[in-house]
Amino acid sequence: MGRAPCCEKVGLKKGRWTKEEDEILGRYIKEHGEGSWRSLPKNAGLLRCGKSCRLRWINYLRADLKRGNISEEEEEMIIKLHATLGNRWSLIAGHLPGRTDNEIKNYWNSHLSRRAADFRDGVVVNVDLSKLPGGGKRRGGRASRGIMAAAKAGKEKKVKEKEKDKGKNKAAEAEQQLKLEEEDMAVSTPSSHSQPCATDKSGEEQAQASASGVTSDDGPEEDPLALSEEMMSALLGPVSPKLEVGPDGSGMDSDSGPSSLVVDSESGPGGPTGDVAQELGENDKAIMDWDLMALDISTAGDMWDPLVWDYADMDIVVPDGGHQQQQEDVVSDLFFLDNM
DNA sequence: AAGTTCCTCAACCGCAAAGAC
DNA sequence: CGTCTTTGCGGTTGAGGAACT
Repeated sequence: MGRAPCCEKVGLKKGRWTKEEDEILGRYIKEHGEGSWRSLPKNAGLLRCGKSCRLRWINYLRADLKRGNISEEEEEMIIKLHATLGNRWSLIAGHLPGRTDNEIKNYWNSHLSRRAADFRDGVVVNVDLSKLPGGGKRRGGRASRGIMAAAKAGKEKKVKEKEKDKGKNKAAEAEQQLKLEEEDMAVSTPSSHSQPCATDKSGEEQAQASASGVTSDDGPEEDPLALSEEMMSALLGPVSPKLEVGPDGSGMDSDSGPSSLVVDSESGPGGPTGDVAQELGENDKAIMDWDLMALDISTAGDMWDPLVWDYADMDIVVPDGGHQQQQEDVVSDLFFLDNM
């Protein structure tokens, strides 16, 4: 039978939008709101595909769009987010107010991808995104509307219950789900950190699957958006503690050269942003936000390659009044993981 | 000044998830 | 529960302009 085209293409205009078309579209959406893209062009009197209208609105006409060049801060943010999320432009765009996924994607392809080689180097915090909340989704597809709404209203738990009701979760999966609810991020440790997990699998597909959090196992899928928000909140929190750690894990000797923490998918959830933060407790999470400045973007040539944190460049902020114990706990946890 | 190459970015395309029926 | 429709996503294309020869 085949799939019906998104719109009747005969007689529809393609190519650049004219000012008049922009005005018509803008006026219509102002009156009727977004949505119903399929019927919109007909109702608005536009000879355009609904998809085209949607794209034009999202990428160009929306009022909250930021115009002008990408700032250095934004660029830095894109690099870091890309290192974490891969080519999930919509997620990246979600953390750059006023920027669209298309804009960021274009900017990356034209400006940053070529510089990606410059990011090479360094060792090695290898985070398996399949264990990160929100990492468990393949490319494409849209986020659940229900989840989007729930995320807005802070109703993630309800959504998960709904998923349970659908019978999606087997007992073990439900257990894992529960665990995930308790953890902001899940990072696991490999038996050896000389083998980055993301490259353990061979082939582009697998690398991509790994980077996007899709594993070969049919594990439960997490909500990509809401959980990624959690994840990125953890990564991009307001406070930026820095870890200062020696290579042998024995202390805080920043002069001892770079060290590494390698984490992969082979073992279960847990890790610096999950377990450690949890260990520290809610209040202490404030000082456990990862310093993305210390996230070494030298994640090798492939965007799907594992993340690298050079935590020799990080140091833990110990607030006045002393959180020495917390500092030590963090480092201790990091190296526990590192040496598992 | 003309021709060619390179770069940028708006727009298109196909796929897949989610929801509706 | 299966099928169809709608929507969102990421990859890709190509027009237009800038830079270079």
